This record gives sequence, structure tokens and C-alpha cells, in this order.
Amino acid sequence: MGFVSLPKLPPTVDPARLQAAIQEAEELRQSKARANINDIARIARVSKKTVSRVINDSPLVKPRTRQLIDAVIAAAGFKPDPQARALALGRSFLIGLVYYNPSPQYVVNMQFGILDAIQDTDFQLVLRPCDRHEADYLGRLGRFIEQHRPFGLVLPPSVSEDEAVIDLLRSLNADYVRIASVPLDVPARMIVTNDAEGAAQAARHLAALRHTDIAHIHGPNSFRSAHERRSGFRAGLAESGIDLPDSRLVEGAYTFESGLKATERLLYGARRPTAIFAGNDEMAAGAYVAVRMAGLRIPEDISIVGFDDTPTSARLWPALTTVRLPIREMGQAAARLLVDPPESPDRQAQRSFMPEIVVRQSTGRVR
Amino acid sequence: MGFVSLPKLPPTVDPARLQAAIQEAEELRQSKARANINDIARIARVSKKTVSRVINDSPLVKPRTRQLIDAVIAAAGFKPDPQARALALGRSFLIGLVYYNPSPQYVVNMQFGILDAIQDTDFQLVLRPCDRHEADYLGRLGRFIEQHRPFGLVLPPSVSEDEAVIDLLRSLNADYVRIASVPLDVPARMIVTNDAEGAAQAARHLAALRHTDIAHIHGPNSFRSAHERRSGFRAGLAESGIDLPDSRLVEGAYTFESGLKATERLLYGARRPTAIFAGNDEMAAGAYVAVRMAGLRIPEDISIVGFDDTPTSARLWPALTTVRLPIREMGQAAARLLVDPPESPDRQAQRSFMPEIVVRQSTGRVR
DNA sequence: GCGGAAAAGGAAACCGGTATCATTTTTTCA
DNA sequence: TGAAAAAATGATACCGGTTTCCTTTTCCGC
Repeated sequence: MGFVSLPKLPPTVDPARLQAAIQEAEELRQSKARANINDIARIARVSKKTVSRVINDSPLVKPRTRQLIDAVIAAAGFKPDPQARALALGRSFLIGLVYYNPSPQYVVNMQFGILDAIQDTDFQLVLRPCDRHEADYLGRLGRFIEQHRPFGLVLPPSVSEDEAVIDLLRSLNADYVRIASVPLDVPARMIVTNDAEGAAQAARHLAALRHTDIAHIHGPNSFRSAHERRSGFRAGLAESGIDLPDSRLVEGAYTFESGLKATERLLYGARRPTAIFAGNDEMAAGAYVAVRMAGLRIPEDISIVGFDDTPTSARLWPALTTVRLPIREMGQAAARLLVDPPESPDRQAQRSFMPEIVVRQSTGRVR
Repeated sequence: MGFVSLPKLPPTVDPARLQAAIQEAEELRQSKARANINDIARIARVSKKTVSRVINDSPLVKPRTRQLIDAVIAAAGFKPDPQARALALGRSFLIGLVYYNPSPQYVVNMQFGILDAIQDTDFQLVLRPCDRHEADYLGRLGRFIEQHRPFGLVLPPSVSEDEAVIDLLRSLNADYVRIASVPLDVPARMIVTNDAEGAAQAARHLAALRHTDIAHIHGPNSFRSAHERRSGFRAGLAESGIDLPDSRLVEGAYTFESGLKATERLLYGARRPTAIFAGNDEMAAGAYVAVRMAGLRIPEDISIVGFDDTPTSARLWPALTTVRLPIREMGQAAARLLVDPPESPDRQAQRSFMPEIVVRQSTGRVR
């Protein structure tokens, strides 16, 4: 009987030792409230450092050792303490949402998106309102970053467009992702939405309904999205040979009240438009009220289009035709860019989003 | 010339030493990015522990020493590291908002309230959605608490009414404040709103307008607020001898869609009510749509009253008569209860809130 | 079977605070 | 004035991880 040369087996843990360690780890789990890295090291009979390497997926640990330590960690129910890790690493596990947005609905959806992405991770979502009109807004943000060293920051518009904020983040070496309607930064730090194209869709929709006398209430000139939506809308109308003169533009503040006031100006102007494109849903809601106060009907007397597709649009009567922005998905994508390791396939996540018009009942053929 | 016995002067720091220390601290501020407690101790020529005492307002420090250390801290721009403090203290500086709420507007206002209260403190607001219908919702919350040891939790309805959550928090020894329409806990842990009285105001308002055929869409029976608002409304109507039979009650889910469906049931029932009291604004918005789809007018054919007074109510047309709940102030009060030291005068902050009806255009005299 | 390189593991310092308890200084009072 | 009591301060360990740097083990070809 000859000896066959077998391929060398991958080295595995001594089963008896493994069992004993698991046993001990489970006893620990019962007795003590919380296991720490020293307990794990002791039970696995290795050093803290080796356990730390396993926690941090270091490639320097032998598979056999890793297997043993993983088993002990699982049996003991060990989770490394985020505070201690933060202290040692010099960065915490907080994701900051730095926002200043006139539309609460927008913010809530963004929150949900980020929460989707960090679900079941050690990351936590921290809210950081950031009002450019406030005296010390940069100081506040800077102190937060210096103190808490957040893992990363998500900057939706309009904070994403504030170069003073970006300069601050760069000087503090803070990681961030900007969400905006134009590529303002390197791709790895940007989520871009093609607001111009979305607005063009709105224009084409109104043109198809034979509107020619069209007005636009745009957002504040300090918002890039206001520019993009305005120029996209204008371009879309031009495709059908429709002109959008400056006299048909009114600046709003992306708020309900500003939409109301702006619409009043349009309605009592020289010639009443047959359609209004509002820069966001909040202003569209304001337009509804102004139109009603003027005793006019939507869409019979005047058609209205919004932008964003927040829940507001369905609550209006008639339901608002609007350009949908996948806000929640955008929030998800932004958070993933921060949280997923660069080589991860998820890191290739969608970084540009195309808005899409949602036709409801607030637009009709011109009479 | 006799000596006058002067009152002993309060002991002050040797001015030279103070100046020198301040000088050194300012140099430090220039050179190094971040001062730590050791730097402060060295410059002030005291031990870490004494600096720590000053940071934590210990009464055991001599005023003279405190003055010196305070000056050095200010000159060096020192702020203790929250992560390190958290590690040593066994609790972090996070305030968790644990919420499950069908109304995003409600949540946003609560967030703003909490942010108001922790403004310019070291505390941060962390979002913890908590869906009772999700499989492992208690496990998720428990892991968060064990891992991050939050300073405190704010529980708005309906999470505040979930005894499983409360048991969990107690077992983990976590501090919390509940916001609810009934006192469910010791006063120090409760913010109470008198929803019953608010609903009674709505009832009186409708009674004054001569409505007698009134329906109520209440929230889910699992929400205490649904009970309170329903019984308060019933009691208010009873004051005018108006009956609210069970046949006039429909259960909703505090969502827009549920309000819409519930209203459809009421409109196509045997006898159409002349007024509907919706359990919250979201459902009132749904009611608007159902009424419009039925071709009826508000308030001419049917009056509608909501509850909460979220921004939605002003965006509806005609503007919604509703019962205002000071949600933002409630959030502020809840956070203060967690954050302010017990002996603080602010701790005596308002703990009970009275809703108040806001009459707008959605209610009218019965025809 | 051996030498040397690479891989794996460990001791101790460190991140920046707080807590325990002993020690020094100050105050009080006989 | 001096001793006891009270107040103020400091040396050192500790919270729970990571990191530096060094030692030991394993792997490989000759």
C-alpha cells in the first residue's frame, strides 16, 4: 500500500481549542455586560493588537488565527466601542447632514436616504443646520468639525454651493460629498442632478399644451439650481420657438410665501400668463393660493408646474404637475460615497441623476 | 497715623504669573492645531485633574486657581475632546431622536426644537427612526444605545407609547423624555399635551357653527393621541348636546392616503356629514382631495378641521382650520429636560402644553 | 537541513479625557 | 501658636481602542 501525496490542507484551528474558546466566550457573554478587546484577546490567547487587526480587516493575520478570533468575537457578542475607536483614530463615526433648505420635505427625504445607506453600520446621522444668514455660521460648523471630527459630511444644495463652507472643510481636512445641479468638484465628491434637463422637460410639456405665454418663478439667484432650472426651461421653450423674456421672470426664495407673492405680481401684471413654472413645489403651492385668491381656476385659466415632487405635490388640488427629483436616492448615493471604501463596487454607485416630469392635473391645454 | 483694619481682599492670582501663562497659552494657540488638557495643565502649572475639575465645574477648586485655569483655557482656545470625555465617562454627547411618525412635517419641527435647545452646546442630534413594524426594531435601538451610550433620547408619539421601547431603555439604564398626550411616566420624563382639550375646542367651534351631523376620522387605535382626541372631541360636542355615534367614526392611519380613503367612506355613506374632524393635518389634506373628487365645496358643503397645525394647513385651499400643537417648543422642552442639570431653573421648563384652535377658512356655518 | 526573507504576533506607548485616593495647603479654633 | 479639620491639589490608574517597533514564527529555495 503506497502513500499518495495529498495536497497540503489549509491550516485550520485546532478544533478542541476553538471549542474551548467559544465556550469561554459564551460564558463571558452571560456574565458580564460588555466584552472588550482585552477579553477577546485573553480568551483567544492572542494579543490586543491581533484582535485589533481582525477588527480592521488587516491582511496581516493568518487565516487560522482570524477564524479563531472571529469565532470568539461572535460568541462573546463583542462590538468595538465607537468612542474609543474615535479617540484612537482621530475621527468619529458620525455623518453630518449640513443643510440649509427652505423646503422641509426635501430635507426629510434626504435624511431618509442617508439613513438607508448607513442602516446597520456603526455610522450615525447627525443634523447640522447651517444658515448662511446667521452671523457665526462658519464658526459653528468649524467648531463642530474640530470637536467631533465627523467621518464625513453630506452637503445638499444650497450649502453645497457655498464656497466659504467648502474652503473651511478643506482647511480642516474634512471629507464631504456635495449634491448640486452642476459639477462643482471632483467626481468622487459630487452627486449631480441635471436640473436643466428637468426644466427643459417642463418646458416641452407646456409647449405641447400650446402655451406660449409662460412665466417662471425662479429660486434665489444665489442658488445654482435657480440658474440651471431657468436656463434649462428657457432652452426647452426655445426648441419650440417660444421666447421667455426677462419680463416674465420673477425671483422667489424657494418658499411658499415667496411663491405666493411672486404669483400675485404675475397675475396683476400687464398680461396674465397662461402657465407658470415654479422653481420648486413650495413656490408652486404658494402660486396655487395666489391663483385661487384671484378667483382663477387651475388648470383651466392657468397651468402650474413645480419642481422636486415632494409629498406636497400630491396634497394640492388639482394634483401638481412637477419635475421629480429622486431626493431619497440622492441622499443614499451621497452617504455611500462617504461610507463605502473606495475600492468597493458600491462606490461605483450612481453619481448623476436625471429628473423626470410627472404629469398630473395642474396643467392643461391652453384655451 | 493709625492703621485701618481693611476687610481681607479676595485672594487673586499673581498678575505676573497670570500674564505669563496667558502669553504662553496664546503662543500655543498659534503654533499647534489643538490644545489638550495636558497643555493647559502644564501652562497653568497645575495637574490634569485640577483642569478637569474646572472643566466639569467642580466646587473643589479655589477661585484663584479657577481664574488662572479659565484664563489659560480661553487664551489657548481649548475645548475638551468629546470622544475622550465620552470614553472616560461612559456616555456620549449624543441626543437621539427616536421617532416613527407618519407626518414628516411633525418630525421636522421636532428636530428644530431639539436643535434650538442644544444650540452652542457640545450635544449633537442623532436621528434614530424606529419602526415598530420592522422585525428587529428593538434590537437596532438596543445596539445603538449599548454602542453609543447616548446622553439622552427624545421620544415623540407614537414611540413614546411603546412600552417595549421603554422597558428596553430602562433595562439599559438610558435617560429619556417621552412626549405624549397623557402622563405615562414620572413628570421629569414627560412632556404632556392636552390633546383632549384641543379636540374639545374643535368640537365647540363646529357646534358654534351649528353643525350637528359631524364625523371624525381618528388616528390608529394603537396611538394614545387617537383616543385622547376622539374622547375630547366627543366630550366637547356633548357640551352642546351633540352626539357622536360610533357610526360616525372612521379609523385612519394619520397618513394622507388614509384620510382620503376614510373621507370617501364618509361621503358615500348613508348620510353625508356637514363637518369632518380629522385626527391630524395629513388626514385633513386627504379629506380635501376626497371632497374635491366628490365635487363638493369646502366649507360650503362640508367643513373640515385638522390637528397639529403643520405647514400643510396653510398650503391647502381654503386654508385649514386646525388645532395648533407647539411642536417645536415641545421639542425644545424635551431636549432641555435631558440636557439641563436638574437644579437648573430652565429645568423647570414648561412640561405641559395646551393646544389651541386656529380658525381659518375650511369651516363655515352649516347651511 | 539551513539561512534569510516575509509574515504574524506582542509589549508598551498613546489618543484625551475622568476617577481614586493620598498628600499638601489652608483654615479654624482652643 | 499649634494641632486638628477642612479644603485644594496631584500622582497614577483607567476608559477601550490603535499604533510603533521589535521579536518570534513560518515559508521558501538551495
